[in-house]
Formats: sequence, C-alpha cells, structure tokens
Amino acid sequence: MSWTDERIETLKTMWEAGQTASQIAEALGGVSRNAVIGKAHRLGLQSRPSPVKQNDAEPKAAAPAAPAPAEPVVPAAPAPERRAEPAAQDAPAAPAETVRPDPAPAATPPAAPWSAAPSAAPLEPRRDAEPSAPAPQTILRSVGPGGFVRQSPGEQQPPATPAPPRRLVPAKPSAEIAGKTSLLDLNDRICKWPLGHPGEPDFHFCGERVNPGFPYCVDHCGHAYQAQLPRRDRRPAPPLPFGGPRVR
DNA sequence: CCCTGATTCGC
DNA sequence: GCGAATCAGG
Repeated sequence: MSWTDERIETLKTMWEAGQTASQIAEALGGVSRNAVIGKAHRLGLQSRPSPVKQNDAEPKAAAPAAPAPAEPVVPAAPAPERRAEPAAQDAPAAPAETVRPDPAPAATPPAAPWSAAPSAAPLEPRRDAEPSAPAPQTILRSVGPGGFVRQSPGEQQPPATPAPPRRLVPAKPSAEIAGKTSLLDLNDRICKWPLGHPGEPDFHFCGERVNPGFPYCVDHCGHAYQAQLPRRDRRPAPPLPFGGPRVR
C-alpha cells in the first residue's frame, strides 16, 4: 500500500481528531501502526500526548538538585466539586448533571470530537465540562467512492444493536441555541447526523428520531448506509460525514 | 501482559 | 520516503 493523497488525508484527519495510530492503521488498512506513526511524523503532524513522552520542556530547571518538595507548582486539578447541598438555587430549569444513562453506542461514526474545540463558548456556561478530559474520541470511518460509509476492518455489526429500553430521559435542558440539537442532546434515539461544521456557530445534529437500531434517522440512514456499487460504476466520490464538503 | 507514541536505521 | 524493530511510559 502506498500513501496516496486520499490516505494521507485520512491519516491527517484522524490523527488530528485524536485517533490512535492503531485505529488509524486499522481504518486505512494495509499499513501497520508503526507505518502510521512514521508517516505522521514525516508529515510533520504534531505529536500528541504520548504515554512515553511527557515533554517537560524544562530540562534545566528541574534537573539535578531540587530536593525541595516542589509542591506549589502542582496545578492541582480543579476538582469538579460536587455540592452536597445546592439548596435554594433559583436556577430555572437546570437539571444540571446530565444524567448519562450509558456510554452510548460505541459504533457511532461522527460523535463528539469537535465539541472539544475551545474556541468559543457562546452557548452556555457549562461549568461541568471536565477540564482534564483528554479528547472525546471520534470514531471515524472511511468513506467509499459511492458515499457509503465503510465499516472499519475491526468492526462487526454495522449498526449498533437496538438499544434496550432506557429508563430515564434526562429532562431536556433548555432550548440550547433555539432548538438546535447540540452534542449534549444526543442520545440513543436521536439522529446524530452532523449538520454544518464543528466550530461554526450553528453546528448541530439532526435530532430526528432515529431509525430504530441505527444512529441516524431514516433519512440519514439513507445517506450513511448505501449498497455497495460495482467498482465499475461508482461515482468519483463525495466524501461524506467527516471533513468532506458541506453536508446540508 | 496489554496498550500507547517516539525514535532509529536499513532498505 | 518507508516502516519494522526497538524503546519506554501507562
């Protein structure tokens, strides 16, 4: 396998989205994890938090003699303190803790990576955003020529199995941005098809009722799952969900 | 052990 | 340029 522009593009995208080298390699197929890492470096992609490299960047300062308990330096995690007694909070309709029923179907294409963008938070205070949370992982799938979403080699069962009945629906917070379905609104029965681009003020998700057993509504399932066409007559390919042209 | 990314080095 | 081998931390 060679590094075609397309493959390099996928590598970049996934790498930047925080996918591990293994996942990227698997998705690309035909390459090893090492190949991916090697390529990433050659491309000049910035190294991401490596378990091995914790770049201290302070070779001199904290080197040899520093017996003193360097304590003040510790950032001290801003622990998301949980108030024991919120008492009389006049908070309008703030269910606060987003009761996350469960981890959500693992095999869902576009998910949450973008929300990590610190850029601007015009929406709401959201004080409970985990500060140290790494990067919400995105599950990327390559998109075939026909626009269908490929199933990554390792994955079985394309659509997540029908979710068992949930027992509680966390009350919908508020009208987010005027009815737009935000990341926080996603759940098992809401179509997760992204509309617009991450970072854009109006980026949101479809929000329709899902096609039971699928992460998308019937409409978007139509986009996400398409019959494999004979190589012969496939159209050049409109890359879909991720990084592609506007889907709207 | 498993995983991770970084680096090296022969090709 | 490529990627297996190796290293090293979690």
